[in-house]
Amino acid sequence: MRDLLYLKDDQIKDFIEQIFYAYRETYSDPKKILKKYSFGTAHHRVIHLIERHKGITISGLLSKLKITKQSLNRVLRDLIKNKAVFIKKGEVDSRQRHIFLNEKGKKLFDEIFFEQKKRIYNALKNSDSDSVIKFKNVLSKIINE
Amino acid sequence: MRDLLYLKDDQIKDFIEQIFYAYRETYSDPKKILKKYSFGTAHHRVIHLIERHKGITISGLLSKLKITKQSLNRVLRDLIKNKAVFIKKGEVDSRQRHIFLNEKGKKLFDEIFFEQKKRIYNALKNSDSDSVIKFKNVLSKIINE
DNA sequence: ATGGATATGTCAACATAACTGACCCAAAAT
DNA sequence: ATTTTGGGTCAGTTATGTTGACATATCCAT
Repeated sequence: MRDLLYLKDDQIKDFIEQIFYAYRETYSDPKKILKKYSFGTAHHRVIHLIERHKGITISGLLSKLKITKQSLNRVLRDLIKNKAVFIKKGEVDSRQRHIFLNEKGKKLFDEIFFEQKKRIYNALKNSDSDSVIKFKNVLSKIINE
Repeated sequence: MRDLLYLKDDQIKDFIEQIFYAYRETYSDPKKILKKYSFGTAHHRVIHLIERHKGITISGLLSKLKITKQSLNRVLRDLIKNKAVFIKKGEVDSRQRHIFLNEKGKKLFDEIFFEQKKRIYNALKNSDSDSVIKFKNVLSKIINE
C-alpha cells in the first residue's frame, strides 16, 4: 500500500470531527427562523427536500431521510396543518402522494436558505472553482461509499 | 459580483443537502458497535473528542460540543460508570477536570474508528492529494465562517 | 375477478438526546 | 472578603427518532 500521508489515521479522524462540525453549524444557522414557525430541524430537512425535489413522493422522502414513515408523518402533518406544504394524489399511480411547497412554504424556505447560504457562500467565495469541484467530488464519494 | 457558476444557489443547496448526508452516513456506521456497549451517538462524539484531545476539560468539551453541561454530564456519567473514561483533577487549577480514555475506552474507540475509517478511506484512496487538501480547506472554511 | 404486493396513514408506547431553570460546592481571582 | 469560575446535580420538558400493529386504497399478475 502506498504511504498516503494525507490518509493517515489522524487525518481521517480530523475529517470525522470536521464533518460533524460542518453539519452542526450549517443546520444550526436557521434555528431562530424555524422557531418563529414552531418548526425544528426535522421540518427543515423535509422542506429542503421538497424544494429540491418538487413533487417528491412519501417513499422518495423516506429513502432520502432514512427515517420511519411514522416519524415523517408527524413532521408532514405539522407542515400541512401549517399550510407550508400541500399534497397531490398521483395521476399515474393514485396511491402515491406528491408533495409541494405552497407560498408559505416557499417563503419559509427562502428565509431558511438565506441564513444557510451565508455560511456556504462566504466559505466558497474565495475558493477557486477547482477547490469547489474537488470538495463536491470528495463529499459525494463519502456519501456513496 | 463575478458570475461564479459554481456558487449558484442550486449548487449551494446541493452542498447543504450533501453535508447532511455525509454527516449522517459517517456517524451511522458505528451504531451497531455502540449498541453492544449500550452507548449512542452522544457517547461516541464525547469519546472521539477525548481521544483527539487527551486531557480535555469539561468546559473544553462543552465548547466543542455546544450542548449544555447537564446533557454532557449525563453522557459522561455513563462513560465513567462503564469505565470507558476517567477523570483527573487539574494540577494547576484544581477546579478543572481532565478527562482521559482508559483501556476499555481506547478499545471502544478503536472499534468505532475501524468502522468509520472504511468510509472515509475508501472515499479518499482514489483521490489525489490535492483533492484531499482542498476538501479539508473548504470544510474548515465552512466551519469557521 | 381474485389475491398478493405496494403506497400510504395512524395509534400507542417507548428511547435518545437535547433543553430550561434552579440550586449546590469548592477553588480561583479580584 | 467577596465575586467569579468550573463543575455537579435534580427535576421537568421538548424534539425526534424507534417498534409493532393494524387499516385502506390501489396496482399488478394470474
